[in-house]
Amino acid sequence: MSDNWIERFPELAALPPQDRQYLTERATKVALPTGTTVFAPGVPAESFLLILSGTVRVQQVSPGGREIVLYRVTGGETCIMTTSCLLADENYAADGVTETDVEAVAVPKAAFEEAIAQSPGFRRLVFADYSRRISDLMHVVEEVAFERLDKRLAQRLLARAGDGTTVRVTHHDLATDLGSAREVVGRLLKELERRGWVALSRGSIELCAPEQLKALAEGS
Amino acid sequence: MSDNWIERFPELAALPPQDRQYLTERATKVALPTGTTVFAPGVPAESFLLILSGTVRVQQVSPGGREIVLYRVTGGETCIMTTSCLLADENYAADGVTETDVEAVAVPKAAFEEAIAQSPGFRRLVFADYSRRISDLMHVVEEVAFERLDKRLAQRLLARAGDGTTVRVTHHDLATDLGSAREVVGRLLKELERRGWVALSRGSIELCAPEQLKALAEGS
DNA sequence: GGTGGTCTGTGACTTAGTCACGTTCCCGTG
DNA sequence: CACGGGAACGTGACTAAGTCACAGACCACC
Repeated sequence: MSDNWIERFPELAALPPQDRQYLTERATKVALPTGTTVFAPGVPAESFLLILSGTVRVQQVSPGGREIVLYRVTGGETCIMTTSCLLADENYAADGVTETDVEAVAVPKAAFEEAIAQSPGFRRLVFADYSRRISDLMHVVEEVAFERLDKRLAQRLLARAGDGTTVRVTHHDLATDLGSAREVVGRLLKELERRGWVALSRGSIELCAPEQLKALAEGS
Repeated sequence: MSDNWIERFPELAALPPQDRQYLTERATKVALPTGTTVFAPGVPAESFLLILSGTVRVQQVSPGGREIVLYRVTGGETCIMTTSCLLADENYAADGVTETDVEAVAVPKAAFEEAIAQSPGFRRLVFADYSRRISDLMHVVEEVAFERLDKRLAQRLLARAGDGTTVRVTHHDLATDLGSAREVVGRLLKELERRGWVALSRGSIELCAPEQLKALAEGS
């Protein structure tokens, strides 16, 4: 397989040539269309996954049908859930779904363990991703337990807007981002619309007063 | 240092003699009295920590002063927070406090990195603990986001009681266990008392009807 | 021009968190 | 022994968030 993908991962690009070759010879590139389930509870992973482009949403689903996004994996990162399954035979109650078309590199279990054993750079990559996910999860706990929903909603709207000014998203999707319920998000959005800070239409939200939203998002 | 502590860690006990010796020569045993702060935000760790006995509570404190327990580290486990600081220079917004007197083994950073590089068993230990903490954190998210507080309270009461029937704990401590507020916990407890399932007194709670509590804790 | 599915709106209600107190109990010190 | 301060707990009034059971509204596709 071509080895240019390895440049996306600084820790791997810095490996000695024989380690790089070891990986590229055993890895296979995979293309996952939007909406693909990458992993799910009860389905043991059989490959280590490096994401090249696109994003994978990792979320938890409650018995009652409510959902919450735990974090997103994007280009240059690895998928801890599958990693843990490989390293510790741990089975998580979360599932991963591609939010966009995703290009990834799959490393078979045996090659993964060999790389872990042989390559300090590869280990650093894996440990760094573990740490990042723990950070992400702690942040989710903090938000869910302590922050007001209107503040978190403003944060999400701004994050999803990027540098643009309109967000294409449903109330339901925002609710799962926040771990809340659709009706609640709908009501909060309508309050924001009443204040003239957003304009609502089916499937998309226009940010009319980003500065006000920013103030709300950052306020104590 | 004496190396009998290593028996508490199956992955380490299984190491070849030279690896065991490498560790025991460089590790130092430390005794931490109840209430010691093991790590805190902004204080970089300089040693890898293996807990021999006792428990360390890892918790998050909100700006508004509310707290939530993320997980507890007990005998035979390692402290991921300090590990991450060593491996990834990550700084977390959590702090660790000993809940009991704690005996631990501290491995200096250099010896830790050497052990990671050399010993597959040591790596397994570290990875397994990472996975366990991710599991713990995901469980906290699930609970906080989706479960009713009375159910979670019943779970905590039963867990703290162990096989006994009285729990020595304040409403405030229960609230930080659950990431809730003291008044709320107090009200729920009084409702349980009204039903005759618990008896309340200052600083301790008597479980009068554990079966009922169990039903509440396990109910949908 | 129906028709089924997705998306959104609404009201009534319950649960949880906040705020500002007041009360009770314990324990050491004068 | 009184008493004073701190810790633990109680309370009421209020706000925020979640739940349930609907009812429209919009879209795409036959």
